[in-house]
Amino acid sequence: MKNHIQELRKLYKLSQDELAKKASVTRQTINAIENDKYDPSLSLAFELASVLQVQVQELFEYTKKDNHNV
Amino acid sequence: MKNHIQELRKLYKLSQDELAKKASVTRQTINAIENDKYDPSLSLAFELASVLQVQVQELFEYTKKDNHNV
DNA sequence: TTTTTATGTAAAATACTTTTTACAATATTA
DNA sequence: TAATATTGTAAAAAGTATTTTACATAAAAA
Repeated sequence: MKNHIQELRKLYKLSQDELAKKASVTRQTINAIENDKYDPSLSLAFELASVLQVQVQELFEYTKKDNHNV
Repeated sequence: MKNHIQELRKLYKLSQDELAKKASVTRQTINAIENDKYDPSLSLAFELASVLQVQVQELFEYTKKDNHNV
């Protein structure tokens, strides 16, 4: 899963901490997601998309897991 | 978070187990999500949207978190 | 009616997400 | 340069998602 959070955050000239506060999480959470430590929960993904004024699928790019059984 | 999984699953005449297999999860996971026991992870949300041929934000309706303890 | 399929549910285990606290390194500003 | 703001990181704890196994019930099909 790739995301465009840092890119959009910088577009709005927000620090990780400012974005975190707008999304009601800690700056460590934003930092971890920007640095691909883990993916956000679905509701945080929606919240971030809302704050950054994009659709969820514009903020995140899903790269399919290889389904060797389908 | 509301979702339209059951509605779309039935449209395609899939059982929970069939949808589960297409999304590479167990039928208990599909059942729990349909019955609002918890929300899927972001990547499962994308996978389900892909299988059900809709955009993530069409499959899920984000209702701002109710912070029951704030 | 009997068999099979589909759904609901539950507990334990494992994995993942988020918070809290804390320290270090970098970048920016005074 | 010195002070401040920003970012990276880490460990422990708490919360959430998913699997596995298992049983019960309901619905559909034979």
